[in-house]
Amino acid sequence: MPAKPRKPAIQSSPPAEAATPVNGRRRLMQAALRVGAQKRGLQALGLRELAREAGLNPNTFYRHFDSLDDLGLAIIEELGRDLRTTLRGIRRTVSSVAEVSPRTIEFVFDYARANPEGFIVAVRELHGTMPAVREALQRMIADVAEEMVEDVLFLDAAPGLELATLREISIAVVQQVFLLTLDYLEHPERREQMLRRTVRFIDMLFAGALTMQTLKVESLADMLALQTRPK
Amino acid sequence: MPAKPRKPAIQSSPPAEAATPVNGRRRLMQAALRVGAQKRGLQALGLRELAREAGLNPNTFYRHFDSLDDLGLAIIEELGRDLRTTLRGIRRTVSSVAEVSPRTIEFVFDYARANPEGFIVAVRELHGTMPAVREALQRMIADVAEEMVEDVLFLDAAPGLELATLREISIAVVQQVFLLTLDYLEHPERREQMLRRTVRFIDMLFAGALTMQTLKVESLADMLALQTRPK
DNA sequence: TGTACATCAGTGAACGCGCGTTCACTGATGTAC
DNA sequence: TGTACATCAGTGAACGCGCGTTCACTGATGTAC
Repeated sequence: MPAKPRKPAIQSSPPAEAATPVNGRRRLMQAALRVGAQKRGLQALGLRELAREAGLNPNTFYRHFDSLDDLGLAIIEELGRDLRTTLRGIRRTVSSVAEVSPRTIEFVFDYARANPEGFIVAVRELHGTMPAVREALQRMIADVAEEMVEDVLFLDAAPGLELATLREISIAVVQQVFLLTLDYLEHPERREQMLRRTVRFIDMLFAGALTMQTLKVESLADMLALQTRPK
Repeated sequence: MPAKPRKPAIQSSPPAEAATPVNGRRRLMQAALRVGAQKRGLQALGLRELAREAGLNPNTFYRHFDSLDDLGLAIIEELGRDLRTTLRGIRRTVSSVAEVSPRTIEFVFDYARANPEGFIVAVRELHGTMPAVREALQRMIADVAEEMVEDVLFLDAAPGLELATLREISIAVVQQVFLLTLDYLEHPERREQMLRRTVRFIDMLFAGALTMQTLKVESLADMLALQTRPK
């Protein structure tokens, strides 16, 4: 007898059992977020594990994604889109100079608290092994930083600071805050302290940039030299 | 006939074929570093893949490690030990205030260039999924930061700066530099620029901390208020 | 110096399992005429 | 308003493969007396 021609028997599927057809794509992405945040990280996910978690047949995956990399990228892109949309909605509610950096930080922290799984996964993937995902995240950070630049300019919160310097600082700040998010989520008892320290950290950066620019020095050593013998 | 009692036939092993018995443990760790840096990251390694890469029988793994987590931790601990040993050897070669932050940075960058695989893996794992590994890395960062604190104090590079503030800044700096290492390794053409920017970034932090302390202000807003109407 | 024994890093074969992927199929929804 | 057809998200069964792990074994090295 030759190889049997894999003709499956008649299938009597249950009559519309799962009342919610919601959209398998969504469910797969949510499952990936759940598993990715609590265990493995995006890159080490299993397709069958995901389907199990989402309550779907393993191969339904292929209806929506080409590969696990594809899914990973989709998740990060959605996260970036959501974050920027929310950010745009909140912006320009800052009204005073004193508020600008606390607000930027609080915004990111609050958003992280509202979407912890997304953030945990995103922070991990920033230094992860999927190049496309890393690029998407770096773009996201750059975008948020650019909005921070605009806010600072709008409020004249760092008067006279060179645009290039402002840009550099903003990227460093947004990235730092983004990474701190992980600790923030993991240690609720330290949240208040973290917020205070981070605000101070950012203020120091701006204060230093402004001071160095005002004194026309290029380094800390120059600045100190200037102070001990003020010419 | 009952289940056959798995008695393997006589094995005639080749006569001392692999001239180098070097130490399987080492070879496994090196293989893990290689694979972990170039592909998957520590946590997603396969035991068989590792053995293949190391040129060993799969189950030799169990002679040296209990689990893949165990191996991961061993790698990170070794890396930390090496880094600190090297650091201790180089320290106090800084002789002037102007050099202190460039030296700290250059040291880490150079070490990364000498041991790229270790660094790539370590940076990834700082936000990875293995708690014990993350803790080991955080300890390593804290230790390097503490040495930076001592250098700064020894050279009086930030005169009068409160110890607590100095500590905070040092940890932030070491962590930032540690993470930048990845970009540094990945983009050789940007190395010079990265070095300059990072030095400037650190100088700004110190300059800001000192300025705010001198002016006795707690925030950037207070500092700016002081300047526009200097009392 | 010899000899007996223990320890240790390594091996090859085999196990059962879960994985990614493909196939042929179903039933619901949209679309053309 | 009907009817025919195409598209699409989903299913169950099956494939072959690589994985982690265990077993019984080997040969070299160290150790006691």
